[in-house]
Formats: sequence, C-alpha cells, structure tokens
Amino acid sequence: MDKKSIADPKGRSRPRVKIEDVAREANVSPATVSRVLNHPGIVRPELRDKVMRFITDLSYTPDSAARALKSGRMRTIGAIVPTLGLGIFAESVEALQNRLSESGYTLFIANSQYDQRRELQEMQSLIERGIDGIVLVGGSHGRELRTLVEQTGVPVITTYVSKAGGGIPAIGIDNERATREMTEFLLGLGHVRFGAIANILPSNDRSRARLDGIQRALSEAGIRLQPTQVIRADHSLAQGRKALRQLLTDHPATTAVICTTDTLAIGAMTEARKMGLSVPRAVSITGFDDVELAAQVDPPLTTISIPAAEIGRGAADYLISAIAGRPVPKSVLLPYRLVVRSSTTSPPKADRLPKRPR
Amino acid sequence: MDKKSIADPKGRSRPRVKIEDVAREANVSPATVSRVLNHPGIVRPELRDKVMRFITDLSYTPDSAARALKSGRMRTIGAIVPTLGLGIFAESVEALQNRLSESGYTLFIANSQYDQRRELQEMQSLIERGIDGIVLVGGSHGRELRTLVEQTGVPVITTYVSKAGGGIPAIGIDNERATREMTEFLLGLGHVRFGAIANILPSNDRSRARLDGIQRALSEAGIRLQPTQVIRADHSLAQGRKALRQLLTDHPATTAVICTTDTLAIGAMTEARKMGLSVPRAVSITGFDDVELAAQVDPPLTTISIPAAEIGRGAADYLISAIAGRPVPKSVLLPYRLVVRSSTTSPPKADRLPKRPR
DNA sequence: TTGTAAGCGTTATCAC
DNA sequence: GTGATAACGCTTACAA
Repeated sequence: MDKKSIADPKGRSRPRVKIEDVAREANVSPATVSRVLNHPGIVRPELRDKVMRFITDLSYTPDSAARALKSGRMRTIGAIVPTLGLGIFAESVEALQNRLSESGYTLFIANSQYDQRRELQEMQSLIERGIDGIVLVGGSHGRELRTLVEQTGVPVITTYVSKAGGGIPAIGIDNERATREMTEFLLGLGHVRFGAIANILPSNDRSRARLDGIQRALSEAGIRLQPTQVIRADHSLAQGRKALRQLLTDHPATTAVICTTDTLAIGAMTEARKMGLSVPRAVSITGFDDVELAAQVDPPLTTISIPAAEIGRGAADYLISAIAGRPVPKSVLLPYRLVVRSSTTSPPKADRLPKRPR
Repeated sequence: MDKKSIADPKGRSRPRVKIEDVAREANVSPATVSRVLNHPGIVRPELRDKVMRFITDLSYTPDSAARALKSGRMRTIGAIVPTLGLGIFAESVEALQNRLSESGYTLFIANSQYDQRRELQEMQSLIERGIDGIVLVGGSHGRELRTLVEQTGVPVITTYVSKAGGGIPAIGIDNERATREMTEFLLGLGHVRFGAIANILPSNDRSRARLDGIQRALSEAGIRLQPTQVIRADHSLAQGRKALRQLLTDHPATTAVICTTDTLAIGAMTEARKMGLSVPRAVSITGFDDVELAAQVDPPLTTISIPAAEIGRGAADYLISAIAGRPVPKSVLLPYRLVVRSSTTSPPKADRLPKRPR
C-alpha cells in the first residue's frame, strides 16, 4: 500500500518526490514546474534555471501515469513482429528501439507467431494500453485489424513491404521486384530449369510476393514453373533441406533453386552437398535477406540484402511524425541490393539448351 | 485536442467510453463497475453478470493510465537484453512475453548492446515509466545499477546465470560447470592440446564463467592453458574464423578447440575446413547454446544446450510472484545438457601421448 | 452488497 | 510571466 515509494538505504520507504515538492522547495507553483518541463520557452530564464536546479537536486521525475492520464499520450510505441527469432527482424527492432528512445518513446514488443488472430489480440491489448503508435510487419492483416485501426485512429505503419492493403502506410522494399531481378540474373547466367522453395503462409505476404516475382520473371522468359517445382516449406534450415531433396527427386535436372529466405537456402545448400551435388557447379542456389551467415557459409550465398536497420529507423520516424501531427509520406520504398556471391554460376554446359530428358 | 477519442466509421470522433458510461447504462455506480472488473468475487452474481453485459456491449476498456495512476501498478515488465540479434535471447524473450501476456502484463524491451552505461540508462528510463519488474541478463551490472535497484525496490531478476552479485536473484544455468563438463568430456576422449575461443567483455559474465570452467577442468587434469591458447573474439562468425586461424597458427598441434558460443564454434569450423583440417578428425571443436544451426552444420556441432524458453518463463513467473508479494526463491538453477554430435572425436593417435613437437 | 466521494500527480485554462 | 484551479478516469475507504 505504500504506493510509489522509494526504499531508502535503511529499508524505510519515503514517498516519491512529486511536482508539488519541487514547487514548494523552489518557491513557485506546481504549474511553473510543469511549464519548465513542458514549455521551457515560456518561462523566464532565471526562474527556469532555478527550478531546473531543484528538479535535479531532488531528482524529480514526472509520474508517467499521471502525465499520460492528463495528456492522453503514453509516449509509447508498440511493435508486433511474427517472431523475434529471426535476426532480420531483431535488427529492425533494435534500430526502431534505439531511434524511439532518442525521442523519449519506449517500445512495447509483441510477437504474433505468424498468426493473424494473435496479431489482432496483441494489437487490441496494445491499444487498450493507450499506445501512441504501432509497427506491424507485412501487409496482410485481416479485416478486423484494419477496422480496428480505422476506428481507433492509432497511427500504424507496416514494414518490409512496399505497400499494404487497407490504406495502411508501408516502409520497406519491393519484394517482388527483388526476386524478379534475382531470377533475371539466373536467366542471364543461362539457367532454364528452375525450382523454388518458399515459406508460404497466409500471413506472410513477403514470401508470396517473392514467389510471384520468380514466376513472373520466368513466365516473361517463356518458362512456366510447374506446381511440383515450387516447394512450400516452414521457415527453418531443416525444412530447407527437406524441400531441396524433394525438389531434386522430382526434378533431377534442376540447375537453379531460388529460395525466399536465406535460412531455406542455407538448408538447401547443406542438403545438396549431402546428396553429392556441388554448389554452384551442379546447382545454383539463392537466398533472400542477407543474414550474417549468408556471407560465411561455404560457398557464400548469393542473396538479396535488405536494409533492416533503415526500415526500423524509418518506422520510428514515421510514427513520431504522425503522432505529432506532422505530414507523413504515404509509404516509403527502400532499395534492396542483389549480392552476388559464389553459390551461383552458369549451369553445366549440357543443360544450357533446353534439351528435355525423356 | 480530442484526447482519447475514437474515430467512428464516418470519420467523426466520439469520446472514449468510460466507467461512468457503463455505470449509467447499467444503473449502478462506477464503483460497482470497478469492482466487477477488479474484485468480481465481492459483487452479487446477477448484478455482476448484468454489468459484464454492458461492459462488453459498450466494449468498454479501462484507461490504463488512470488505472496506473490510482493503483500504482503499471502492469508492465521491462527486459534489458544485450542484443536481440542472438536467437538464444530472442527465444527467452518470446517465452517471457508469452507468459506475461497470459497474466495481463505487457513487456517493454530494451537492448544494452553489451554496454553497462546503456543498461543503466535504459533501467532508469524504465523505472521512470513506473515499470513493475525488470528482467536482466547476466550477473555483472555495475554498482550504480545495483544501488538503483535497492533504492527503488523494483523487483529484478537476472537470467542465464546461476548467481548474480549484489543480492539480485538469478535464473539460469551454471555456466562454469557446463564447460567444465565439456572439457572433461574432451579430456576423456584423450585430448591434451587445447585451445579456447571466448567472447570476453566486462559485461559478459557468462562467457567469463565458461572460460573459467574450461581452465579449471584443465588445471585439474594438470594442463595449463597458456595465454596464447585463449583467443578473445567478438561474438560473430567472422571473429570465430579469425580466432581459429590465429590459434592454429600459434599452436598447430592443437587437437581440441572449445568455444564459448556456437557462433564462434561454427565460424571456427568453417575456417578449419578452409585450412584443410578435417573436423573432427584433425581437430575437435565444441560450442555453447545449441542454436538451431548447430545441429544443421556439417559436421553437426557438439555443444551445450540451454533451456532458453524455460528461463524466460521462469523469469516471468518469478516477477509476477514478487510483484504480488508472494514468496520467491533466492535463485533458480536450471539444467543444461551436453549434446554430443559429430564435431568431436578422439585426437589423432600420434597426439594422444603428450609428445611435444620441436 | 452497493453507493458516495476523495483523491492519485499531472497539465492546461483561466485570471492576475 | 506566473499562480490558482479544474479536470483526466479510475480505485478504494467509508458510509449507508
């Protein structure tokens, strides 16, 4: 019951110092102390300095609950990511958090486990907590979430994609364009027998877009990917391995395998080697994300590098502006980068001309 | 200025529904509504149900700021981790978050970048926000942080270690014992020429303890590790590679390399292969953490598996109990597990007997 | 068991 | 430019 007290060195607890205490010591009104803190410009410099001294002397810190109650702002941002276990999300979240704390905001983090129902729940819980803004990942979110956003008017931004449904602004890359470029790169190398490994989930529109990019580039080149040339997999190394084995069992002539994430690609490379296939000589493999490991595996992985930290910072800046009522862009398109390493090369000579094996 | 309002479908904004609105509709006093929410047991069942109906009908949600102001509890926990980029932390944090949200708590996450000053700053900022409890990683935290904890009386628990300084309770494993066991395992295999790769930082007592365990087991076996047999490295694959190269350049006869994390070990394995050394035939390499990748690399890595999710859940349970004033354990020791895979074997015959090369 | 009313610590609208 | 004062929405003695 000794609400908001501070235990002093001897264990006794004294009450938290409040604005009134500072006011009394400094011989001013609480209102002035509040002004010193919130609108320093409108108070006489000498008085302001004096008050400031007492604030630091008494080590007064405003009660955030009272402040929030009065002002309606919690100075708090929420982020809902599919999982923290992916280095790529972690990097954005760290950048987001760092940028926010520079501006006096604190970050709530929730994870949805790639489940739209959980995402909605977490969103509701954040809104109930009076969150000032929300960061989401990807553009597929279900109608309920979108109406929740509209009804509450909370500023929301979605990340890793270049556009999201329902008028939600986005910051990220053009996933489809990126894999299209990757595919064109492989086509340029002379590949004609492709396979794709994708972690498709209803809530994962990044992967969906990446797969679309592959198929689009291929069909523009007159190549149609059969259903069995596209393997769905959960996002893990083990699934990447399994997917590659299945793909090469069904289509042994495949010379290029495009994966929608590095994790899948690295799993696929491991399995290829285990099957006695040299990468890239027998089969070229590509990833997406450019995680730390991608450059370190053997052979180093050809992949798409995405500006994860920049996405986090950009999301922070967007929300801070939106909350302050400043004008904000509809969405922000960031550049990705095709990083060519050693997991890709031209196909074995015999395969360069489409010579269908019987 | 339309504080806490909700934009209705047409864009007009109506005020947030509050406890008084529910009370009026239900023909009861605000106090009753509050009681229904906070102490359902003490209100007559029929009345309670009736009020509940209005609460859901009006979709009333208590204002958390007002609630916090009045009750002194924010229903919020903070976690300060060195970095989110490590899968092993991410796993604990997710488990922590999931357990907390089951109990109506929300999680603030901050990252310290392995910097004690930043950790202190984040801690202060969390405390100013009226956080109810804090999760830390590791046991080395600087005096200032410890006095802050004592003075404010905020419940704190530290994770991944079995004991922390300054009377802060801990939940985790015995890092030193784990590497001692690992070292004894390698000794049992017949190794006598060891090397260690450790990511030592002042703030990282886990690594310190792990290194101590190695040295202790070795010295009990009559083997002394020379300074050049212990390579310090930052925590990255690239540094693991570099460290291995240096170690084997200075001590080419080394047959066993113990690393304090899987990341370092995997980097070391990559480099060993590049140097033309077979793992484990020429050199055995071990890790620590048992990340997903450890089982997937070639050869699969012998390592120590730590119960990351359990640490997260345990930390949540601890804090929830502590906040509720229930009795809590001084600290919790969790079991680790030595996972023997294929990156370790007996040393080449010639090396089994300590036969010093000139 | 339920209602009344007094704050919780702050900010903002008034006067001065 | 500064000082009273009235909320902000809720919880909890205390009274009924």
